[in-house]
Amino acid sequence: MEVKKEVTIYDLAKTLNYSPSTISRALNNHKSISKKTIKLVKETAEKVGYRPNNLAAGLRNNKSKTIGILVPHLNRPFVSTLISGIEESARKAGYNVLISQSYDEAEIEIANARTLYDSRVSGLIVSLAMQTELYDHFKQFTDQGIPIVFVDRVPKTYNSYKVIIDNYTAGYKATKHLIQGGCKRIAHFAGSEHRNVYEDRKKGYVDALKEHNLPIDESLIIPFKTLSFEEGEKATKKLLKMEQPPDAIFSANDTAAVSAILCAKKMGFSVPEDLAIIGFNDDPISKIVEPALSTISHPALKMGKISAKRILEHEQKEQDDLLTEVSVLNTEVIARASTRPIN
Amino acid sequence: MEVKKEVTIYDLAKTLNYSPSTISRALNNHKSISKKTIKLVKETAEKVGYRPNNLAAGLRNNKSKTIGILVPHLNRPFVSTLISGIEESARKAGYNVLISQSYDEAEIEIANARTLYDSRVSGLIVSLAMQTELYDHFKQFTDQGIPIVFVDRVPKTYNSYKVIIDNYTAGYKATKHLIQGGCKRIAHFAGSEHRNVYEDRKKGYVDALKEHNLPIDESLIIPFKTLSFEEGEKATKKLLKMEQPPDAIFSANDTAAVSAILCAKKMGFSVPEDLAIIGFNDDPISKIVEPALSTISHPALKMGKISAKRILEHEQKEQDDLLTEVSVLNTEVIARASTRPIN
DNA sequence: TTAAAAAATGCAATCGGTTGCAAAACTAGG
DNA sequence: CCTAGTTTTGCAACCGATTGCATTTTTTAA
Repeated sequence: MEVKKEVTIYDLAKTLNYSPSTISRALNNHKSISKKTIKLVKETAEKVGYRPNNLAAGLRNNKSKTIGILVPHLNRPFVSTLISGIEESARKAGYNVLISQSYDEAEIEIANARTLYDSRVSGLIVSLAMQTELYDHFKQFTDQGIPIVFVDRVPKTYNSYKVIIDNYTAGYKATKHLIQGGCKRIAHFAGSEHRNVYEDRKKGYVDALKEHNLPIDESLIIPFKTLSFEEGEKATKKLLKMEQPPDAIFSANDTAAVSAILCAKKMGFSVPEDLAIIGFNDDPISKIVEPALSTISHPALKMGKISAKRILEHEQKEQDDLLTEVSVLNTEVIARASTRPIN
Repeated sequence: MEVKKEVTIYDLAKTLNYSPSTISRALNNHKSISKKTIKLVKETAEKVGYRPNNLAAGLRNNKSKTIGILVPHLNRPFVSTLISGIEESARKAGYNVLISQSYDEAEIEIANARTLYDSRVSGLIVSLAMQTELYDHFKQFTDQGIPIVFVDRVPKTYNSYKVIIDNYTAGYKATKHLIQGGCKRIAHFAGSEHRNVYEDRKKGYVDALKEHNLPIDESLIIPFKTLSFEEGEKATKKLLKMEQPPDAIFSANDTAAVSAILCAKKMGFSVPEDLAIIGFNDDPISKIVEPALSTISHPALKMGKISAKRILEHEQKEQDDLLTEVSVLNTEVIARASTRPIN
């Protein structure tokens, strides 16, 4: 298969009788090139099918106009929407997007961070794996002045950009919503305490109970590993078989919450009368399940766009200010049929 | 912010008193380098924190160990799972994955194809935008011997790899499943005829009806633009208000099918007794809706893995055989509660 | 008309690996 | 100890774009 020779700026230079430097500058709208020349060069480039070689430019500049993404799983509603937001903003700015998933394993996260680094990404957007506790694998980026944006699942200590929601308040609001519906024995499906998101949601839950003088019953706080459907079913079964079952559940995600709805119904409990349930994320399934799941909004698209913006802006900035910069987005309770109306 | 100087093979060469060529070869396990040297070089590289520069290597080789992906929307269950499969296979082979979404617009698809080309991807995996009819923007890849894998939504004519399901048979099976449940007046939610997937599903539907001596009623075949929830509701309403409403719907996707279930229930029809419904894709919502949606399996993860494999294998091959090579995966009816049991 | 200022363009080095070919180092056999 | 053969390593060009600095061309003003 004969491969067509690619057109380079050298070819353009030859045909137009200019030097490669002029061609390069013309293509980049350099101010020292006359508009006439720029026009000529661009038209010719178009005509002969010239395509820039990002690898060459990237090598020279030591950065690739590429944003690297590192997330636990690509095929989850929140994550894929987040990425969609990143992609949209990045592309508008002429940036490409490299993705990788850690499958919630710290080891894979580390390996992927290396690979992304090897591609000399201009910036990195990370949502941490469930159990990641060491952050050494991000140091190589920081050392090179490559900006990192942690999004949603962020480290407590690492010095960088962060884009999050106020999980504490969200957990508080969710719990309060249940209390206002008259619930008194509220269980919680809790995620890994390693991750801020779950830790904070739980804190909000606890504080809401306290504030309304409800007892904290440790047996109602169920630690989850992955907040999966199966785990949710198991937990619900266990809870509803208690002597004194809860009258509500605040689940740290929608998947487990939906499984709770289905499981409760199967066991003859009615939702929300016997058991009110509120989830977290506003996944598509939350609108479909019956009764529709009350939940907490999670502005995935917006978080993606902001994350990308942080990276893109960073390029302009003086490098001296790589301090922690946290963006906290608002969330709210989306009241549907799985919780009782507020008194 | 002082940026640490990066370690290159030249630095390694100096410290080890070897030439850069030897270092390069050692790092790539070239056979003409002694095992002793390889070991030494690799250990030293590790110790001093050497990281390869993919841009440099890519420039020299004119390919970047990167797979480009071009899909309509990232945040759809089928697509994000497809990408997850691609990512997994690619990463195992040391490849990176660049993503872009066309938002189902031919124009954006064209622009993104250019950008991906500029990054000198080693291969391209594409699921076409809804209305794409010209394929010129893929020619630049073919001209350079860069393999393209069309997946799911593929062009009819373009010469390249394709990974699809047998949409015709799937449509046929879905319809037959309804017929076997005793349905006689079966409507169809049809997607854009520009895309093979929808065209073929419809053909399967038509042929199944014919084969069972059921009339083809054009008023029961509803053309959809995007197969969205809203479109589904509207279509369902219209159908159920007919003098002689259908007793079943075969929807070309799950989203519209689920909306049909909800809408029918709201209108007082019972599913599947009055109206049986079958969807397509096996999205997460199909298991959650009540009654659970019967549907057609769609092996997204597998399709992703196969697509990636095609690209990776292509590298080995002699370049002469860039012929069409189609992989057709099996799908099956997943019978749930929204269709009647087979007689 | 001419010198000075401004605008436009070119030279050549550089980014960090890769690779064909030549050369050096080593091994084995006589 | 010498030579042919084998193994290991080095030289130097190359991939394509970018950019500081020098140089040429054009414009402006005296």
